[in-house]
Amino acid sequence: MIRGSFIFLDKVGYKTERNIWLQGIHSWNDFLAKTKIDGMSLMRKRFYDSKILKAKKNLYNDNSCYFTNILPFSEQYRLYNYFKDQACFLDVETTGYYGDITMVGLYNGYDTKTLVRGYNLNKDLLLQELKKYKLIITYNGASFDFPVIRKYFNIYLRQPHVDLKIVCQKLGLRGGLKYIEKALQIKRSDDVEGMRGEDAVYLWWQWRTTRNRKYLDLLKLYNEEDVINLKTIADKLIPVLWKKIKGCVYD
DNA sequence: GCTAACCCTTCCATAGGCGC
DNA sequence: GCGCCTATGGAAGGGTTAGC
Repeated sequence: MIRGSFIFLDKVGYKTERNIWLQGIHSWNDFLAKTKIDGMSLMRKRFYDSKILKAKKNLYNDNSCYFTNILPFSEQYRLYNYFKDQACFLDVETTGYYGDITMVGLYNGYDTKTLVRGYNLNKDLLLQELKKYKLIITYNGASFDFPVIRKYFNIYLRQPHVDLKIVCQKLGLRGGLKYIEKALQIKRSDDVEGMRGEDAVYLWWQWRTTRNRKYLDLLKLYNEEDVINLKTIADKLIPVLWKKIKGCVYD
């Protein structure tokens, strides 16, 4: 996926990338093996060769951060296949819109980890956890989770970030996370079925005022299912989107 | 080598969507 | 309700190609 991408090159947009694919060039190695590419001067080709070699080197060194700034934000999903085993699915719960963070859920594809305010949620631990990963995946995280983390903890993440809302929108799936889950027939457990973000706020206040553990456990379950479902969505939709983008070559 | 035409990217402004 | 993103459309500018 990433090794068949050229959109990170200067002055290369969707049309130029498509033009490259149309010439039978589907990987960085294909590009480097060609001496001439239609629509591209030799000087430019040589310039792009050096950029591709640099990208190859960084990819093989697992330096995902190299791609954070050179790949357009909406195209960072192209890193998913390569870094999926080193990716973290993240979801933040708060006391309301841009309120205080109450919970941060993390999922690495095997285990979930929940950081809870008043227990184990602090800047150092969150940073320590996030540093383990090469790629962060959220739903609408670009507009919510990341700004909230920045505001609350002053943490600026360097890893590339895949916002699944953008992946969904590119596939014509518009709506919130719960709508997407329904569309993909992803089931939730009975205890949290039908719950929405506002309910998470309610559960937190119930827990704070009553100290009844069942409210906190339910909120944790809701958050865990959020992050686990992010992986299911990513696994289902990202290959479909890539196929769709590449498919345009054969239109 | 120069020039014009074409193509494509970038930039800007605006509107709308989504998280809790 | 806030913050950030995408989508869209138009204008401007740069790169490439083709013709002379």
